[in-house]
Amino acid sequence: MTLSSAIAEMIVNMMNEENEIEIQRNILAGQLGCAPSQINYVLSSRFTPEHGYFVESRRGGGGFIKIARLPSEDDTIIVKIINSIGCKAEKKTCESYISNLLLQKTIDEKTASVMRSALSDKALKTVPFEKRSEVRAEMFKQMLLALAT
Amino acid sequence: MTLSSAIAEMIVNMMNEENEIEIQRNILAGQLGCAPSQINYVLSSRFTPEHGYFVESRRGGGGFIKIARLPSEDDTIIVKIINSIGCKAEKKTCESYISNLLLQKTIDEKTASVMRSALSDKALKTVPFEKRSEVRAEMFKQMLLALAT
DNA sequence: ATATTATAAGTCAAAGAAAGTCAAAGACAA
DNA sequence: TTGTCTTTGACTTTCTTTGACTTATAATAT
Repeated sequence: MTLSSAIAEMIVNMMNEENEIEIQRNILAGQLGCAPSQINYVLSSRFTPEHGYFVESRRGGGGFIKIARLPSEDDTIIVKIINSIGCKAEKKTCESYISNLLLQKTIDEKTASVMRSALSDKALKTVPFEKRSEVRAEMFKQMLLALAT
Repeated sequence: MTLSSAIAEMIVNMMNEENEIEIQRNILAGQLGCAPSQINYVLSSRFTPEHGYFVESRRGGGGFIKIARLPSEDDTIIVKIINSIGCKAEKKTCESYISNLLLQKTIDEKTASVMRSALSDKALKTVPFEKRSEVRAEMFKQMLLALAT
């Protein structure tokens, strides 16, 4: 359990009922005894739009960081993801989308884990490293398409 | 008794009751006084899908290696299928396994269609034709593992 | 109004932590 | 001798953590 995942968990808990919270970076960092920039790291690695979150902030006196869960646009979300995937997709990107779909309950755990496995480096081990993200993109789109229909 | 088989035995013992454990590569290697990469060797030679194991890992701070044993030994139909897949698998072969699993209700329609999509020629269009059955074999095994876990 | 100061967040690069890869060397059986 | 299995270590990649420095905003003083 790393600091980062603890922070992420804490944030998710704070958003338990609300789907929008406001935090103060320095205060949170103080409570956790970590560097303030750690908060930025967590936000940029785990609360991206791909993960289904929207982050806003303001500096200076009375500054804050606002974290909002993006509303689930139910049916069309899969189509939107498909459209946003180009001809390449990194594993991390796919993973973000998948966790978002899980969050929105558009897919279930089992489907998520089948998709993750198909996209994993193990599955693609016979594909040259530089080619994998192309293969992932196509595979991911096809799997999503299957879910959309 | 080689180092490798001692390590393998140790891991199996650790999984005595649990059927999923998490280890730290460097720590285990330290306890055994061997090179960390030795652990990888053991895992890749004795804890393969064919042996009924599913291995996942993460690098970096807080990294780990997770080893999961598939339930009920090699009786499960899934392990049997994994074993019967070599290093290549034609689309037709995969398809017949999938429809079998569907028949037995080991998987549902949705899962089947996600798997079919991942294995389809569309998904693999960027992979040279001669290479596709290798990729399919690995992917199929990994997806099956995910289902069994 | 404007300038100054205090407050708070952002950026980025470097260091640290942990696992992965691969080729070369060793051991050993056929 | 040859081929397979094992062992190692150097190098790579990925993820995390920190701190020094920068930028933006609000509050206050002039």
